[in-house]
Amino acid sequence: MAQNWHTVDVDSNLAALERAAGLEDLQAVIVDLCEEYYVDHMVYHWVNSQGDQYGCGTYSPDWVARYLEQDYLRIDPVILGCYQRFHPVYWKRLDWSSKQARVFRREAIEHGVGNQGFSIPMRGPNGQYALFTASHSCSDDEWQVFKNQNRRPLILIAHFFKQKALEFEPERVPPASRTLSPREIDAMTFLAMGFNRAKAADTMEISEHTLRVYIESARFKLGAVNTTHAVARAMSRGLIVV
Amino acid sequence: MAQNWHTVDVDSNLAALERAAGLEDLQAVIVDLCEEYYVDHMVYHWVNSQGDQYGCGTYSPDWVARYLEQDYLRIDPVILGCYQRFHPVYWKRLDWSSKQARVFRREAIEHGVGNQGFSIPMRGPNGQYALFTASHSCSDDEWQVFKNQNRRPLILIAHFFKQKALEFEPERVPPASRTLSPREIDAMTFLAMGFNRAKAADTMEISEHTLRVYIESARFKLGAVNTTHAVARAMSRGLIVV
DNA sequence: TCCGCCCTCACTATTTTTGGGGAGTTGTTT
DNA sequence: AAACAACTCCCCAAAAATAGTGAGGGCGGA
Repeated sequence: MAQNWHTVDVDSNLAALERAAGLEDLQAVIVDLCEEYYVDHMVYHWVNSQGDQYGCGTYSPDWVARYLEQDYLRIDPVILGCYQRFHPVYWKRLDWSSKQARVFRREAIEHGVGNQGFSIPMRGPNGQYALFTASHSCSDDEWQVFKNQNRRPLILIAHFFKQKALEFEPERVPPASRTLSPREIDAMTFLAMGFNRAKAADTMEISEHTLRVYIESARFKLGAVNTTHAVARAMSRGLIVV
Repeated sequence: MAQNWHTVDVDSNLAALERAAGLEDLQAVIVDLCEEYYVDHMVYHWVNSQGDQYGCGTYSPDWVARYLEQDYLRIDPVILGCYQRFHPVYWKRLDWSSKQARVFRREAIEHGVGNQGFSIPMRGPNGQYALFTASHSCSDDEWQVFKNQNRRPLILIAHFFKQKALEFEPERVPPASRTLSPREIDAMTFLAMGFNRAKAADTMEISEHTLRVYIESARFKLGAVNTTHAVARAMSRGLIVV
């Protein structure tokens, strides 16, 4: 029997999101969204490159526990597939061919995750990575209809969700950044581009000695112990764009 | 006199975007959007980790030429400010205090860019970075009204624009974007933290020789010419977080 | 089964970077 | 006027990174 997908007022969804004042509220919003959009599950899943993760959604606690315990982050085709993508992804299109992936999929379905899914990848400045996912149990055709009907609102919801969720996520160290001088920025930039000092000095049309002064003063300002460290700090503070 | 902001049907905007079949179409769409939303300019600006950039929008050719020629990418407070942010940004909130920034701002305004702006940062899997900007010349209060009225649709448009624009952007050599192995990631991370090879090897409890193998293979995978370059690339691709 | 990737360890010689010094000019800010 | 920051140049010795090789075991996919 064909699924009767709802058409929903996105603005009211977004308003609900904006009202959220804590993680519990987000959880409530996501439960409501599931009902409104008539899907089995929605999940917001945030991962940083250290492998720390945080989630919020309607998957069963069993599945979440199993996922964490088994470190499925490393094999989940949704995570891996979205990691290199810009676009929202229908699970059908992902690579489920590996043995690991097939095992994972079977287990996920057993835990009620659903055989169909739609995940929107989002990214932050320092490699942070979040997914907003809707999943459901239905036929390909039905899911196709869902897709056509709800893709746009879901993308919008996903991005508002990300922004809201950020307010509640563990705060990053605020960059207590003293600025670098223009020449120091140039120097750091060229080094980050892989130039050695000779080439960077040549490019900047100064002597290598002078370049070294910039590198050292930048290193000092950034509290870095060597060039690589200085470049890394300059990058993570957004002082240079490479 | 108070600005009379339009209220626009986002779906028709998105439909126009989806119909776009080339860069010229995107340009046409962006011109239409300006008219519909009653703002002076809209711009889509894309930057990759090499510093290559690509833009599409309504700024005057003079300003674009000047921007490129002067390499304003490196000092534009909008670029720098958005680079570390998750959220859309009102230009007023950025740091315009440096002399460079003030000069830049004055020049931008002279070129008709406008004194108010709203930029939505977006990111791709490998450190790609795009901005969708609306700018205008008006009072703070008027811009505040614009913001409240059009923030949501603009965010949605921005993300659809990004996706559409990707189809037409000069396809960058996906630099063998293979991922690093866990040990390689560890190695890159410790180096980015300022450890020298001896200390990093010690921390990883392997010999320095082995560590060197990781560094070299990471460097190779990342297409980097030296350690600093490799760390910079690993960071800008979000492979490591420091 | 074989191939490729990951992990581990080793040697030698050369090039590059770093850590100490010091010195002079131009600006802006106080 | 004096202080400060930025920009430019120089020397030397020690430490670190790189380039070119090499080897063997394990694990998973084609």
